[in-house]
Amino acid sequence: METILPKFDSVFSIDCVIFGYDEGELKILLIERNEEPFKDWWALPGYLVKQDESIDYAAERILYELTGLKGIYMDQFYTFGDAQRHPQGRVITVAYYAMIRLSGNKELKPLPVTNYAKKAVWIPLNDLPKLGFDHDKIFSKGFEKIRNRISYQPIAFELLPEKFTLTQLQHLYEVILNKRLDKRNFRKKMMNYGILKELDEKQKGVSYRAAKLYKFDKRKYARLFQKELSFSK
Amino acid sequence: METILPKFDSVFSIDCVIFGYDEGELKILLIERNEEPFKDWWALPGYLVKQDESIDYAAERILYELTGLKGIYMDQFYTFGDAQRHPQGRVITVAYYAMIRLSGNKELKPLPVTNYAKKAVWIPLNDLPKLGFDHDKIFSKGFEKIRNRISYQPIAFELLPEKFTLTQLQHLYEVILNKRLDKRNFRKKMMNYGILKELDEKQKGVSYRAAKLYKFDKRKYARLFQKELSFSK
DNA sequence: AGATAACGTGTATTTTTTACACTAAGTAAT
DNA sequence: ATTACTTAGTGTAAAAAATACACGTTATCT
Repeated sequence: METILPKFDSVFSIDCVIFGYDEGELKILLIERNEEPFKDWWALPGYLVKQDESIDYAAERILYELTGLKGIYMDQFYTFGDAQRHPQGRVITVAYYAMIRLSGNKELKPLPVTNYAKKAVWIPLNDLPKLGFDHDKIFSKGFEKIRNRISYQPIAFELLPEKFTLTQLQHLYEVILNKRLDKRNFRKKMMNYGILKELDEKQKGVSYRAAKLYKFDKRKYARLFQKELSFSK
Repeated sequence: METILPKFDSVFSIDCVIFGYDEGELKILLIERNEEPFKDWWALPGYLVKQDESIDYAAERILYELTGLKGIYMDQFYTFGDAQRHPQGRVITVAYYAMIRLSGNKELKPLPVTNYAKKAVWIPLNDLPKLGFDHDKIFSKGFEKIRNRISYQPIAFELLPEKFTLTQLQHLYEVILNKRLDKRNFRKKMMNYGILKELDEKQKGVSYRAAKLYKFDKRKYARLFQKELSFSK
């Protein structure tokens, strides 16, 4: 070996944009920082990558350490590398996102495992506070990506309980796409994909006519996974 | 400031997947390396990011230094961060891509400005050699992204001469999408977008009936830029 | 004059998307 | 029991987009 890598004071970090869907409401997982810079600020869960771990692995570890959430499958979506984005030095951050279902899942009570974060909390998108670093920008880009993705991959199903009504499914799409969809057209389209199994069961505990419950058909779902699902209205 | 960033021996790099379209043929810009590791191997143009430059800026600089190409607008598409991807240490690389037009453009004769590369060459996709590092993987991902993108953004126009025939335009789509398209349907669709200006001029120097030339209408083009263009067959 | 090679064009069919409104079923209150 | 309320569930017609498909035309070359 002739040349050797130069030693720069550069570090990589990971930031995670984790969307949670909670009975009709879209939330995001934030931490309250316990370290400078931006101590006491809200921020995306994120931390530095270690020397010897892949970034995919680091993403999982970091999310776990800051929020206690384990085994969340995340996708990388963009890398932020402005020279000045971190006040203490050069930090390039690779951003990941995921969407998960919150309702009825007690394991998703977030709790930091390190003391880099004081706490981790699900915050409704409407109440989004100002975030430290360039995390506002990272969040926006992540949201844009997820909105895009829901149109061609049926990620929506991961966000609903195992049994759900068509109206619940539609609301989820509406929240993410941020527009109203036509009920009849939505149902027609969904039923056409053939990935829904109608159950012999109805919604419980509602104070109006109960709707039929559906599951999705995992086999057919997988087959469709690469195909586009699109909604224009 | 309480905490200070740890000093890791970590470096960032940029790798560029530059597609060139040359009269019906798709090529990629490679360098022959003049440095260890992978000295004398073919590789994507790529190098280390400096301490104080944004990654977007670094991408431009690095492409210039290794190939002499200037002012190429590139998009970031993925970051590769396996711990072992560089034999000499931890290097995370951010990959960028661009597509450019080669024909009749003498400025695009690539020539390295540094001596990290022995030479830079446009290589037809069909003759792609084995590349150093994980560049085969980076190339594949870049190609996948560009194929995807041509379906919803009219990047194609940047790859043709100012005046072009509809058949040339169609061939370009066919090369990138790697499938045949129907001539009449293709034309109908393209004309429908209303971004083509028919010229009062014909192709020259062909040994068969000359086709009409078109320009594209930049105003309308820009307006359409966000909208989807899709081709199924 | 004839061969050749790509140009240029239209229609019918199918599929997909969109717009749109009322009755049915169950719950809650009286 | 009646009534009021709320969401469930359903179909059709029209428009737009996608697809399949074939042949006469025009220029060049020999």
